[in-house]
Amino acid sequence: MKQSQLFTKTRKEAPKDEVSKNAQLLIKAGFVDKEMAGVYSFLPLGLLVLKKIENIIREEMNRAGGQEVLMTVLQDKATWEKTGRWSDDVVDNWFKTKLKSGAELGLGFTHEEVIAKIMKNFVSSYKDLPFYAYQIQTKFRNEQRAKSGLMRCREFLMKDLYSFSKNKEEHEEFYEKMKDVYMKVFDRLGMGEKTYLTISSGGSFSKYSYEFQTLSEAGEDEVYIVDEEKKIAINKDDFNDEILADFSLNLKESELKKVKSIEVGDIYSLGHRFSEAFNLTYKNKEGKEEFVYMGSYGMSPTRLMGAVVELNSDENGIIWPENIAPFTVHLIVLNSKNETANENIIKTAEKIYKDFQEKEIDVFYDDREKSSFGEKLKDADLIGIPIRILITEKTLKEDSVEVKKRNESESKMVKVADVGSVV
RNA sequence: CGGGGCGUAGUGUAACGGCUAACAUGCUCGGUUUGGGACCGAGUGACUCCGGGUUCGAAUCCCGGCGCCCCGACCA
Repeated sequence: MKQSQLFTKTRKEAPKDEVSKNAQLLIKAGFVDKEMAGVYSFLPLGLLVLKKIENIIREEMNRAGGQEVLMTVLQDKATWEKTGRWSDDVVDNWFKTKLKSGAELGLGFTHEEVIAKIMKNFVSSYKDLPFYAYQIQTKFRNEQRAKSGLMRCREFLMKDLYSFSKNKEEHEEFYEKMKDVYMKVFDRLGMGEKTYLTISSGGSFSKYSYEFQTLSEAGEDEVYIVDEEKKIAINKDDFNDEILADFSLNLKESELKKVKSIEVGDIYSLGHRFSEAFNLTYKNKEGKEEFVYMGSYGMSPTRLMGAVVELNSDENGIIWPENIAPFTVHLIVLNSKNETANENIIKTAEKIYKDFQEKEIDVFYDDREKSSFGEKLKDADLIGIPIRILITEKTLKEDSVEVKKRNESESKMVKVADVGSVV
C-alpha cells in the first residue's frame, strides 16, 4: 500500500486521556481510535495487525481440531436462566437491552450457555464425541473500570473454544494438548519467552484452572514464578497452602520471585456444569445416557495486540514482531531537488514496490513528498514495520538502498539488484 | 462501586472574576530547505463538556449531571 493513500496520520503528541503505553503508541501511530473508555475502533493499520493475530490463532485452533463457528451477540434471557447466570447478582458485567416487545436480551460476554444449547441438536451418541468448536467474536463486558488501553475493554474480540468430550479422561487429554497449543500461539506472537502457564483457582467450575500470564510491568496480575525453565507460575491471588499441597509443590512464598503480568489466555475444565443445565447428553456404548464433559478456552486478539505493544517498543515507537506487523517492509523515498536524480529515486522505488507486491511481500511504500525527511523517518519508527528500506540520491549513487531493521540500530547498504534478498 | 485528579480549536497546553480566549502543533497558500517531526511569511480553525446559579461581568466561583484518567475493590 502507498502511504500517501492511507487516510490515517501520525500524531506528535500522545493523547492526554491515555496513560498506558499500548494506547498511546497505537493512537499516535494511527492504528486505533478511541470511541470511549474501553471501546476502540481499529483503523487500517490496526486492522491489518489484528487480522494477522486472528489468523495465527485460527491456524492453531484448526490444527488442534477446532471447527470455526460464529455465534450470536444478542442472547436470550431464557438460555441464561438455565444456569442462573442471567442474574446480576451472579454476573455483574452484563450489558442488557430489550426488544420492542419488552422482552429482555443480553449482549454476550461468553458463550458456554449458547453453545451447550446448540449442541443439543447435534450430540446424541458416543460416536459424535469428542469435538471442538470455536469462534472469534466481539464480546461485551460492562467493566466497572475499563483501563490499560486495549487490555481491559468493554467491547473486545475474544477467541473462545469449547470442547465436548465423553468423560473426564478424554477431556483431560485435550486440555493438556491445549496448553501446548496456547504456548504455540504465544510463541508465534513473539511473546513465548515471557509467557507462563499459571496455576489459578478455577472459579465456579472446577477447583483449579490455568491462565497464561505474560510478564510485563503493564499487567494487572501478579504471579509467583515456580519454574523459570518450564515457564510455570502461580497466580499471587491463589497462592496458599492448599494449592501447594494439591500440586505437590514445596515452595516458600518469601523465596519466590513475584512479577507483574498480563493474563493473555485461560483454559477451564467445565465438567458437567453446562451439560447438566441443558441436559446435553449422549448414549454410551451400553446405551446409557451420560452427560457431555465440557471445557472452555479463551484468548483475546485485541488484548494480545495491546500486550504485544507493551512488550515491543522503544522511545521512538512500536517494534512489531514480523509475524504480525501490518507490513513486512517499509519502503521510503527521500526526494531530491535534482530532477534527474529524483526521477531515478521514484523509478527505482516504484520498481521495488511492484516486485515486492508480485512476490506477495507486504510492503508499505512511503511515497509522500514531505518538506523534511525527519518526519518520514519518525513516522517509520513510530509505526514500527520490521524492515525499513530507504532510497535516496545518496544510496543510488552506489546503486544501492539502505536497509535497516526496526529492532537494530545499524543499517546496511544493499545493491538495488539484490534488494529481494533482504526479506 | 469507594477515593483522588481533570474537562479550553483536530492535537498538546496557557489565560488574576474584567480588552477580540493566547501559544505551539496540525491544515491551506507562497517561498527557502532536504538523512531525524527544518525555516520564513500569510491564512484557517473554539457554543471554553452539558444544565442551572452567584455577579455589572464567569473558561475562571457555587450546585447538579455527563465524560476521561489514576489508585483500590472487582475481573465466568
